[in-house]
Amino acid sequence: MNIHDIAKIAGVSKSTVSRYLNGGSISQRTRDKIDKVVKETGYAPNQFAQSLKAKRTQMIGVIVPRLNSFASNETLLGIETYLRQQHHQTIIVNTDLDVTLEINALYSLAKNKVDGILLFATQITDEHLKAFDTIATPVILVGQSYRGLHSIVQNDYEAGLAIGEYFGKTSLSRIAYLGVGEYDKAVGIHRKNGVLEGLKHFNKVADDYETTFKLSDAKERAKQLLSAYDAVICATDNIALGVLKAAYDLDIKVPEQLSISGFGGYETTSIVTPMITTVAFPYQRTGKCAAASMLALLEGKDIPYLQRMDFQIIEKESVDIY
Amino acid sequence: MNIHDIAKIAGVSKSTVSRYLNGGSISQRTRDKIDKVVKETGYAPNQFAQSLKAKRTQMIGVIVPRLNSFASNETLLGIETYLRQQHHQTIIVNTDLDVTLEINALYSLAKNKVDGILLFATQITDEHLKAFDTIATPVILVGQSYRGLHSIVQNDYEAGLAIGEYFGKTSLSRIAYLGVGEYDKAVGIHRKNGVLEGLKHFNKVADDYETTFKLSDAKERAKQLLSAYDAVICATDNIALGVLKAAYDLDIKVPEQLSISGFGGYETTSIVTPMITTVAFPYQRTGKCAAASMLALLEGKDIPYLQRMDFQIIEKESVDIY
DNA sequence: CTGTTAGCGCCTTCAG
DNA sequence: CTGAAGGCGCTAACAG
Repeated sequence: MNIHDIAKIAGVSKSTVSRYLNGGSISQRTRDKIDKVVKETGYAPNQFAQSLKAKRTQMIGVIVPRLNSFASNETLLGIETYLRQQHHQTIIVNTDLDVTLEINALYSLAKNKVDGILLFATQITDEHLKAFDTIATPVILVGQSYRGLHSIVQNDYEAGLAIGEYFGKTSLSRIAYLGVGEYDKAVGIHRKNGVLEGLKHFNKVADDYETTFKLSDAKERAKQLLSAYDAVICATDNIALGVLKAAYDLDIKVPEQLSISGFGGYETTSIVTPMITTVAFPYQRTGKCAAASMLALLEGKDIPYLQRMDFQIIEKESVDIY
Repeated sequence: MNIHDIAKIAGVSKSTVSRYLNGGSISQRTRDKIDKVVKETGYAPNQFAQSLKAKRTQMIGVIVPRLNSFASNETLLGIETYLRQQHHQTIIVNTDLDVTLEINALYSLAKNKVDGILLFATQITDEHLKAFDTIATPVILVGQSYRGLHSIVQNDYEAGLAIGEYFGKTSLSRIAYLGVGEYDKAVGIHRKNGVLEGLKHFNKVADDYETTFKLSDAKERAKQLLSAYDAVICATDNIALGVLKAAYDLDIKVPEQLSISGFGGYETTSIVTPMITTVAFPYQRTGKCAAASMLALLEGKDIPYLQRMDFQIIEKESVDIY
């Protein structure tokens, strides 16, 4: 069942049907005729034939480093929801934190002629830049920023600052910061700098330790140093949960003997008892914003190169996000 | 840069290049020539032009009811990983638990000419059956089974049985089962029946209550009935977490005064303290199995109509999944 | 407002 | 083994 068949049945020409499909000017009578035939046959135009001409596929590619992280999934939810409403398809590619796969995904999505690519970046290498250059597909970075590329990021520095000041105001003085490597600019640098600066406003300092994004790594790292502190500020909620488990294993009471905080606003931090203070990032809205920015870009509109989302401190015991 | 350009540069005809691309018989010399040009230009054939003829798109559609559930995400991870390895793209459509959107998604993916559809079903209505019939695209059900349709499910009944017997063996006697509606056959019926049967083997019974999949609903429901029981078997881990929070609010000690169990093997249940006994379903493997079954189906291979995954009981405090 | 006519980029007979 | 020619389903001028 193709445009030709419909045209024949309706007694008009292919191009008239095409116009019908694409909102060209058509008399009410022929419109009704075609309408009827389309309804009866359940005809739907072949997307590939359409794409072949139109060069627009209504597909947006999304490259995510992992598919089992709260942040990714929530952001993805925001993206998919918005795109679906705007009649676009979401193609996802998971890279399992493998940079090579990430580069491949860029080329492969471009070859699939997606209209645009949303890249949940961790770091931007020369290979990335080369890929952006080679493929003619517009790319928007999510979660990291890079000069000259469209980026949507969490307000890591300000969020860090807020948490830093939050702890600054308390009477706690032996403070550790448990962060991640600086290869991740957003989390490893901006977030940390914010925290340290915030503490500084209250004439406090934190000892600076490093771990990975994995809960188990954080837990092991924490075990070595927990006894020396009465507060641990963690770079992510996941790390904070690792610290919490470590405290539990070492029989250190939270929050009586140790205060813990994270970043992210993961569901879990509100479930664990005691609750952990955290900064909630608006991941779903971030996703929506990214998707909307992409569609705007594709329509030739100007969008700012850097967009920062807002955030919110969730103090322990003060809210239940359900 | 299209097949014509390549042909011109290589000094051969379009059809020769086409054969080169599709493994037709070609002399070594011309193959080398074309090879060189393709490498130099970075030419990649237009997928849409290909699909227009070939009718195979190397794309698999996945319809999920939610994008913020551990089970969905893990299964999705399994699917995406496998498909990527097999050089297929994953298109996801989230339906937000809306049946109408689910039906739409079926038609829309078919129109997008995906090679196959993996449907995370909750219920199968007449509209579903009609859609399956109308679209010529193969569909595999994930998580629910339906007579005459290819399905991959968790072994809900046996898992329920195992948990039932697990509690049967204990000295606990005042037992509640907190489940979901029977519209969900897998969880609402099979899982429950298993539990009740397992308890029966030890001459025990459970009072049967109903809630939704939402943690907050479960929490509220639990508050009303917790005081009367010393064990609550929950249909999902999410529900179990709701019950745990309710117990916390009511100052009921877990596990001293109340035992709680769930189904799913969510990360969270191993983080909360005390840990909750749960049945771990192999979601990632389920996803991989679903994807592999689909590709097998598309190659014309025979696959069983019903495939059941295995499961594993995780007793509280006995493991740390990290 | 409508029909005719070229392609879009690729694949696939069919000759040579 | 290779080239020419037609067509996949649709869109976009260009005439009427």
